[in-house]
Amino acid sequence: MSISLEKNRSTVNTISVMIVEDDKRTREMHVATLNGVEDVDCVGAYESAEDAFKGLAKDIPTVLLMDIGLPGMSGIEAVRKIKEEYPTIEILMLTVYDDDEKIFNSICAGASGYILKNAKKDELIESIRGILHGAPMSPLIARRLLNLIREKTTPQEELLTLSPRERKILELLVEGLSEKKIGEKLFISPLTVHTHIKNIYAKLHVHSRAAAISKAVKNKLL
Amino acid sequence: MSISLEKNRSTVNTISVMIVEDDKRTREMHVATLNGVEDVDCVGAYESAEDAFKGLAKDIPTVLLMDIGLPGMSGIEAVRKIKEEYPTIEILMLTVYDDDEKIFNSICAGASGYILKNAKKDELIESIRGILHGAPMSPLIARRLLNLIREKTTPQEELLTLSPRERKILELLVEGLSEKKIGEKLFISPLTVHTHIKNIYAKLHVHSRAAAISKAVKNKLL
DNA sequence: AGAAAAATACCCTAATCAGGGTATTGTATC
DNA sequence: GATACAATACCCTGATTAGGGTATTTTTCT
Repeated sequence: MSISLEKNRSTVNTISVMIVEDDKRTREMHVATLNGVEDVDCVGAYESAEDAFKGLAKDIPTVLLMDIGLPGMSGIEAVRKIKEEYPTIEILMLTVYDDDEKIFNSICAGASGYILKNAKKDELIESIRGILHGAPMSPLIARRLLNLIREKTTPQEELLTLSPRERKILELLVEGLSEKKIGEKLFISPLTVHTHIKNIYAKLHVHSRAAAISKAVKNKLL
Repeated sequence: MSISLEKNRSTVNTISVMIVEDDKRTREMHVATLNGVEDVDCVGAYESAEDAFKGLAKDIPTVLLMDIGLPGMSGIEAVRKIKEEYPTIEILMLTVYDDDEKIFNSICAGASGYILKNAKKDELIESIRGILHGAPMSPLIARRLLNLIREKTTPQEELLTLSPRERKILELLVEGLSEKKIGEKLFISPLTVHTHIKNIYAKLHVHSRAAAISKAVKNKLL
């Protein structure tokens, strides 16, 4: 009976975890932490994304702990590839730096959660359990993510100094129209369009259509 | 002694809350809930954003509960204006619908958190306390937000058909570099760059740099 | 080893753009 | 009624781009 119970624990209710982390000490510490928990099973510990791919061919874990700053293929790149091939794996990013930009990019790449490397044992285990129950990040990180989204979607000053006509023309530039087409669309001379565009460049401090468009799209998104 | 303790509670540690919600029943229910908690003080309950602005001229609450679907000025619009004038107020959005797009837009407008209208009493109180301690949303909503970000930033099919070199060149186009500059940067002939760009246009089904850039930026942001 | 994909390089021409001007008209705002 | 700004229109020139080719080398995958 006790055997069947034991078997149950390790096959049915066990969370299998794989870790990818280049720093040996950190890696081994986490492996020890994981194996110290009854219903968690560490099925692999690798020092690079490349090695992890080999490991994934054998074992597909429930949760993958991924260092964000790996040598060779970066953790973010790795997430993208792993999620493509094994979309069901929940990926939890590990990092020493709490770099907002990296949090954001990891999430875009497909990471489900995020935890600081210096997290305590309990926090690590709780994050792993949390990710499986829809709680993908610590409250603090959630707050930072909100701020980041807000920044990324707030138009900048520069765009606000444009006159209504200039904004309209910039909008059409973004759609990919030529000066001639814009003139036709707005019933004005292409030469006038040209003048407006020159003024737009001056206000946005750019010297090419390309730069103007990417600035416009990046700064108001949506 | 007990008096000074009481005073402490209601002036130093009290969380002042204002609510803006057009549905009378819901509004009064929440007011009752709030006033049922010792260290929470409801300083105003309004049925429209316009009324709330008048209220804000008198009392500035710590936390503002804002219905997302108000008649007149929408909750999202209201958040934008309120945050502009009173940036320290923490705003918690209330809604019956769990509309991903609205969550996202509220956050962009400046909301710090989000709670469903049918939340239980305890959940409401916990969300209010949570927002003040950096926990801006329920785990479930955090998860949905992640998915939403991912969707919004996932490149489309077309961008994925580009070769690595083509992607790199597109990236430099987005930065506003000319063909010549790109050639210099990548140590290849500008003629080669030209060839790559032609291939990029073909794959993206566009016929101008402008269209390519706006497609690139819109489809992967960043 | 051989096929396929990617990256490289070049030629050509018409079209478009960038940036430097100047100038007129209407509409606010003070 | 003066000043400021937005919108309109034009001239000019050199630089850049778009789109049509062809062709070789390198990488990658089988």
